Amino acid sequence: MTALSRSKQDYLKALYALAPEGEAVPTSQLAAHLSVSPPSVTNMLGRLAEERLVKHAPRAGARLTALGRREALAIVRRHRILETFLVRVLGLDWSEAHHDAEVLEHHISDRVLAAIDRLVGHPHEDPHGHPIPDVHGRLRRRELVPLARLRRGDRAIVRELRDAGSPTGERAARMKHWQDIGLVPGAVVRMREVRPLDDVFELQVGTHRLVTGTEGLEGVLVEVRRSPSGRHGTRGAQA
Amino acid sequence: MTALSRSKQDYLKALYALAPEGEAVPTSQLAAHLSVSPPSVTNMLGRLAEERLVKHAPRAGARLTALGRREALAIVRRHRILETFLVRVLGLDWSEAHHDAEVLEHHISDRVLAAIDRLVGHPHEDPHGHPIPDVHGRLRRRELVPLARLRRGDRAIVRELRDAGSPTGERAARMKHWQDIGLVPGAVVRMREVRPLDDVFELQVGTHRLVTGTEGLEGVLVEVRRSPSGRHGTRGAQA
DNA sequence: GACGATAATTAGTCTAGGCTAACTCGGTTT
DNA sequence: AAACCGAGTTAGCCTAGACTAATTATCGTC
Repeated sequence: MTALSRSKQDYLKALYALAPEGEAVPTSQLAAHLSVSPPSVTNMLGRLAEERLVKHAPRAGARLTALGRREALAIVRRHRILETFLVRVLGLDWSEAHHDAEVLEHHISDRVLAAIDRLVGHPHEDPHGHPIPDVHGRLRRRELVPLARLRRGDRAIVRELRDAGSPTGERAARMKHWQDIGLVPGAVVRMREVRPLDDVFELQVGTHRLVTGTEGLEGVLVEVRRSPSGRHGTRGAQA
Repeated sequence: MTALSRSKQDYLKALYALAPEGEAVPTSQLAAHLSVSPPSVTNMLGRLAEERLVKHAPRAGARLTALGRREALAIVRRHRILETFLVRVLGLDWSEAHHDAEVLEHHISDRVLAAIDRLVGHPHEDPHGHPIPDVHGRLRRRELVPLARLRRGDRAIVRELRDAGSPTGERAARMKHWQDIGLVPGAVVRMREVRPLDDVFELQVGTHRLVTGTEGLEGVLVEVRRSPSGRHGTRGAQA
């Protein structure tokens, strides 16, 4: 039961990021996500399959086994606790913290992780609202909807700003922007206007008035507080 | 200027530990210290020599260059700051902290190190009193003498408990013992009796009375406070 | 049902960093 | 001076994990 190499951990994490529900992930997608060639992926999937961490159906992609999923969740847990620590205790800004956590998540021992977790108060969410799996790899279920799905008049609380796996420049800039205008977990927002035909949303975040398109809200998840007067219809998963 | 691999860092650190003044270290000694075969050492020394980190005179051992020494001191700095953090902030016990620092010293970024250093208050010494090099690799000089060199009646302040490079079970147990009886950096000790022929020392540490042989004091360095009444002769480096 | 495009796999290399076995050099003994 | 011994080096091999080039499956189209 030797610890997994850094590389193997990265593959498992990627697999989880690309298919949290355990769907099959194509080789090429994994290769792109990890910035590695497709043959390298095939090769590594073979080894991970031997260790029963993934199921690899040739030419039909790979999926995590229950064991692999546990490992992946353990890595996610380490990452998110570290990120929380780096931001809240050490005061790094988020994208710095993200990069450092990316490295440290592979090298931190259980006891140091436990101590850090205690230090930051056993958080259930990282600084961007991503849920932190518990020691058994359990994630608490949440009922979140994309901010862009709110309707006129709806109020909601921001719960999570997805970093979409690997935040590159583009993404980091947008997250920084959100932070600047106060669109952070816990913030209360109100949808003032929705013009579907123009793909325009006008919303209120604290004192800020924000006008965006769907794209500009990508990855912002909220918990809906039906408008007090509210009788706009039932909530459902309409496309 | 790619960062050095973990392995290379370990070789440089070992070289520094075995020859802090830059003396030549035999291949076999390095091999033993790193738990690696002699041919592996020869091989790695070749590569480090190409990078101008060491000077390797075939069959005459290796020594750090100025550049290599700088790298080694940077690693020592990381290690000691981390150890201080792990003990003082996270509350790990020393031997745990040591093991974790051994890993993390290779993976912590400058900015995280700086933040941790700030958090623990820019210490000049780690929890065992080892001096922490500054960012430029400078170590402050200290005038410490081995505790076993005190003479009857001398008082001194404990400044450093050497961990002798790689603290194995034996060593860790002794350090734990010292901690239990209050023989820690900052403690005041008084030599009550010295019986050279029996190799026996009796000393006072706080309320504890300690009786040991030379061996049992190996690696305890103190700063002498000549006994107030003191006129026992001049201090010198007598063998 | 054959044909191409595209994705995936196989085959073969490379580098880092280990290892063992065999050889060589330099100092000590006789 | 010759022989010897042990530390150090050379030679050759191994594994992890990447790569490129070449090959093969599969799927959608005609």
